[in-house]
Amino acid sequence: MPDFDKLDKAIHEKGRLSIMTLLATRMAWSFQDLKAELSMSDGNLITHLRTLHKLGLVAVTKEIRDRPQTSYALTAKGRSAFQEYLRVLEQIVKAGRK
Amino acid sequence: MPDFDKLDKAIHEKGRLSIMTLLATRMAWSFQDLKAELSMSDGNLITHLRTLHKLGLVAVTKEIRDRPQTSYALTAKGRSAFQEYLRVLEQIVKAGRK
DNA sequence: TTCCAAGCTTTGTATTACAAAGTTATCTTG
DNA sequence: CAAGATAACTTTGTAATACAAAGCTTGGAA
Repeated sequence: MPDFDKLDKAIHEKGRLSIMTLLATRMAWSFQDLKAELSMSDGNLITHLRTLHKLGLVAVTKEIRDRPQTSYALTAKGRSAFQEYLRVLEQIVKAGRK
Repeated sequence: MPDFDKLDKAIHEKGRLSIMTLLATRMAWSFQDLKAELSMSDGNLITHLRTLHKLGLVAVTKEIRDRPQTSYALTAKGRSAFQEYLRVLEQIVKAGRK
């Protein structure tokens, strides 16, 4: 049976799960790109990002190029936590396809 | 990108996700077996089961053999909803493993 | 200086997971 | 038959939290 206890609650929530997935596919995403891709409100998006940041899963880079721009990327910890999470998803898929 | 909108909220919650996964592996589960396997409180477990039942994803069978015993199983609708859900999980795993 | 957009905070609402304790009904044991 | 005991619920209460909407702040462009 899948190891449901290892389903990291911080990652499992739909909003943050989509953020984490996006961040896993590219080096870095700007706030605006995330917002456009996920069509979330500013407040909701930044709250999720802050949650992930506080847990050490996401790194924040503020730079000023043209307009000010904040970028988000997975940390090493975030990357491995997400891989761990994906391992549970795989177990679930395997079990559920039987 | 994965189709996050199709992540059925009723199924995605951790408690119900584990229930659905168990139900997918066997024809039927008794209340007691679910409870033992998932170590949930009576109240919590039955609430989740009722939620799934109200949505038409889970069928309930009450029978009296020895002790009274209630059994739970996926409906056809539940089975296909779950497979649909798993399809999204697969997309996520695929995207996240890149 | 005035405007605008990016990023962030605040406020409010509504949902909901979960535990714990109480209830009912059926079956077993003295 | 009375007295547990156990299954399956229901009720109650609490704490967490997702999300939207609107306001604030700062830096660059016109």
